[in-house]
Amino acid sequence: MQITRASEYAMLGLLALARRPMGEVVMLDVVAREEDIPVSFLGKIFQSLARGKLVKSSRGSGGGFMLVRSPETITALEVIEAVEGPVSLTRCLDEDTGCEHAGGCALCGLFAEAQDRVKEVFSSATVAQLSGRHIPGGMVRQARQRERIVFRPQRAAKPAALTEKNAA
Amino acid sequence: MQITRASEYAMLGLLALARRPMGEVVMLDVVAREEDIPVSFLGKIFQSLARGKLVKSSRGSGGGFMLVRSPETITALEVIEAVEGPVSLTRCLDEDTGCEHAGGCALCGLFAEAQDRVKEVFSSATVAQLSGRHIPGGMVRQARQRERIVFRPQRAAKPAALTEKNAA
DNA sequence: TTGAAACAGGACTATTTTTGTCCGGTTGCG
DNA sequence: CGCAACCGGACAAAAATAGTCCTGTTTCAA
Ligand code: SF4
Ligand code: SF4
Repeated sequence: MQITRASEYAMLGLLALARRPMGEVVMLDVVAREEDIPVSFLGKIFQSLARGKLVKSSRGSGGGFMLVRSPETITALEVIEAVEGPVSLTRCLDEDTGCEHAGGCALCGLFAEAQDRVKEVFSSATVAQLSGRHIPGGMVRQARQRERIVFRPQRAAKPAALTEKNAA
Repeated sequence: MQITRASEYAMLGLLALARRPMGEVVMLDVVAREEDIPVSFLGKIFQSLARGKLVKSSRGSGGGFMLVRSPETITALEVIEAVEGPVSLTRCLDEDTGCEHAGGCALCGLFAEAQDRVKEVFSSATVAQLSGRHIPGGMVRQARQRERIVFRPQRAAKPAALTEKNAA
């Protein structure tokens, strides 16, 4: 599992689409400026999203990108996998590249468990949910001192100990 | 959060120490051969572990490394953090490098949640636990066809859907 | 029909991170 | 003393990330 900027930009880009009327076509350029992302990089990323059927592109003047599915049905995990391909937290289970220890290694099981957990988190968050909580990049620069937006997948019941260092 | 090979090697190295009588001193060389890790790289890694007080080094002939604490008390998270420094799944909250969106970005909360989950997993696994399930590298090559060792932090009650692709 | 507007896609480059290697120094033992 | 081991920093190779750029191709509309 990588979670590189490409994934991040992809999510931000989709949020930009999601906060307009469904079906509206937006140019790359506009999204890029709105979320402060290098436009040519975003171009690449949206190509992946288009291949992943999350977004539809149209060319020519008046062209751009629009959401294909409603934002409620698009999970963060789908977005990430569309951009990064099949994810893996470690090299343990990558089909072919698989380590020769594989069957006998305890770590491999531990890593798989961790990966499953993050997949859980990402697959339980939708673009629509996130869109509701998001303030687009351009505006944020004037609104720094609000507290951090927290995300709780389903009705928050958690150790909290781990999160508190963030609040500090 | 990185989970690079350095972390992996660190864990494997500690497992090598953990499966001997407590307090035994083992040379780098031996550990490296046993788990099939480049010896000079492992040297670097064990330096970090020593700085993190997980392991004690002694020099001179007859020197080597020994566990300082009992393997039951060492969590995977501690090992990873000793090797990689303070971990972060994304660039969102890295003290100084923090993004200017920060306070207004929904993704940041989502990422933090995911990171907390993997910390949970890694902090609930001890070296001792893993040691019990592990077959050192050298032996594995002859024992490939046993099924994968699974790790369940506490008494397994999980979706399982995500894990099944691994079994396939 | 022509031209400009927009994305498609591949090749390319720059930067950063990971994954090591090397070697002189230091410490401890006999 | 002299060897055996780790220490620690500088260095180097390789891989991954983060982009850029340029040549299409499609579409719209004058
Ligand atoms: S954790 Fe174990 S199985 Fe996974 S790549 Fe490392 S040695 Fe192989
Ligand atoms: S996810 Fe949001 S807060 Fe985090 S680095 Fe990206 S833009 Fe900044």
